[in-house]
Amino acid sequence: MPAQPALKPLNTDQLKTVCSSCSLRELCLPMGLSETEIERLDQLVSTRRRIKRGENVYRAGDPFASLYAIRSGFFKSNVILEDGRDQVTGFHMPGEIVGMDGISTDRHACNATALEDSEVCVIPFARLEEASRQVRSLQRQFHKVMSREIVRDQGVMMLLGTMRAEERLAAFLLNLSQRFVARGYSPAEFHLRMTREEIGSYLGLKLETVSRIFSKFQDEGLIGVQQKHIRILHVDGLKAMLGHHT
Amino acid sequence: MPAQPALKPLNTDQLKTVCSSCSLRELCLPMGLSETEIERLDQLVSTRRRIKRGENVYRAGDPFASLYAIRSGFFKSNVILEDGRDQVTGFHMPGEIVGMDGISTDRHACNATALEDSEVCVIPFARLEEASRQVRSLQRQFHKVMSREIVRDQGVMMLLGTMRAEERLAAFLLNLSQRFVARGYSPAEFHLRMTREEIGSYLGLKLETVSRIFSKFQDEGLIGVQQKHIRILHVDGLKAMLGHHT
DNA sequence: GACCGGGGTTGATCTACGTCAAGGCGCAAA
DNA sequence: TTTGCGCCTTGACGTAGATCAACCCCGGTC
Repeated sequence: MPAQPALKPLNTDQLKTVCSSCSLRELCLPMGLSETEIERLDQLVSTRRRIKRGENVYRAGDPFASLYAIRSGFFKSNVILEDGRDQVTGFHMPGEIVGMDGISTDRHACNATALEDSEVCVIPFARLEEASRQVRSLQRQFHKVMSREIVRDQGVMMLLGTMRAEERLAAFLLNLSQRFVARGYSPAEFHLRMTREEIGSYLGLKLETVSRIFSKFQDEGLIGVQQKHIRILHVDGLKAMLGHHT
Repeated sequence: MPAQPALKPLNTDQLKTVCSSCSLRELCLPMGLSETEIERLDQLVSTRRRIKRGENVYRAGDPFASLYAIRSGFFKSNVILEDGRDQVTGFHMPGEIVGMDGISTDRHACNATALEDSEVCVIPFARLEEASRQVRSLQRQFHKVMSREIVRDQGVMMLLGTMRAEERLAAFLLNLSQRFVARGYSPAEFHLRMTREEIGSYLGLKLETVSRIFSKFQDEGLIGVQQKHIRILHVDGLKAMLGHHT
């Protein structure tokens, strides 16, 4: 085997996963489950997939079979509109579950695209349903995860329906900050994985507007921006923007 | 009992309900279940509540205990913002299930307000979970109902994020029309239960804009409007508006 | 039958954000 | 090092929809 590389390429690897030893278990599906209950989860969440930047976990129209727990990396949910525009409907980070849009019609309704090289745990849905018929607390937890998605979406609807551009951006940054904190990262300093255009698409704004408002926030000393690197300098200032509809 | 009225007032009545004989069962939770499975549902969906116009099934902050299937009438989901404005996040008609926002935190995240005198079937959530641990197809159906809510919300997000005022209104009317059809009503002629302001709040527009666009559609022969009575005269014309982002 | 008030319409004007356009920065390939 | 290409920034200008304001319509009440 002289000409063989030491490791074969990993793009399609099926790696062994266990929830019970996962550092994200307090955020993810295992949240609130006992040790033995988590072991039941281990039985069904048996593989993970690596997704390269730009690739999709699933695409709109794909048959639905599994949910995916993000183990590492960063994703956007998006739909390609008839006119070719890419409409972003969400951003997702480790510990979050994607794919629930597929349950209702047995086909996915959107794409889940990696914004950086990432890894997801595959949760075969039929087996999750089976397990949650047996383990009450798992059933409960899964229902909470779905409900949280509903509440989150309604929050975005309100953002889009009522807020002005600056408020949207402020809310967006604060939301990201919170989610980073929950994952043990700095609340004040982080790296945006998405472009201005993707942020704009998600927030119902144009990329120029996003850029301008970042600059404005910077001029006002609220944040520091250089390219995709963000520092939040004055959280309360950002919070104060919300709800001030002029 | 001479001075007694023949019937006591019904506002707080607990009436017996059965899914198995309900005309909405093909739209509602029983969808796709067998006769015997629906009988299992009958055991838990035992009461219904009358809700007068303007009253709430639940309010934001209320402890969560049940879901509610709309049996008759019309509802909006809404949140009262700090500044007192009433932000509408959805409209609901018979056969739809409301209250799923409460699962994630055990408290409701919004109000469900009746837009006309209505009736809902109370579905105690603990018992629904119990039954769906026993009846596989009920579990599946319930998951589909939740997923449909997620997909629906994402559709609204896209509407708010990408469409212009006329497109939003056109999409709104077509959506109502479809939902009326599914319930056996005319797709072309219906009564709006909500005010222009509520429509605007839902669509991220001001009531004047809604009013103006209704008038415009009328001038163009797309619809007939008189107050809350709507006739759709030219469905294809409305459909053609979607996706034309000039 | 007169009154009243909530909802709806319509016009005139204002403005937040979109659009168009010209550069600039940073990274990767040549 | 140069070239090219995303991605971002910034300015000048245009416009969809908000705002402000007057008025109307209709259903309920006294």
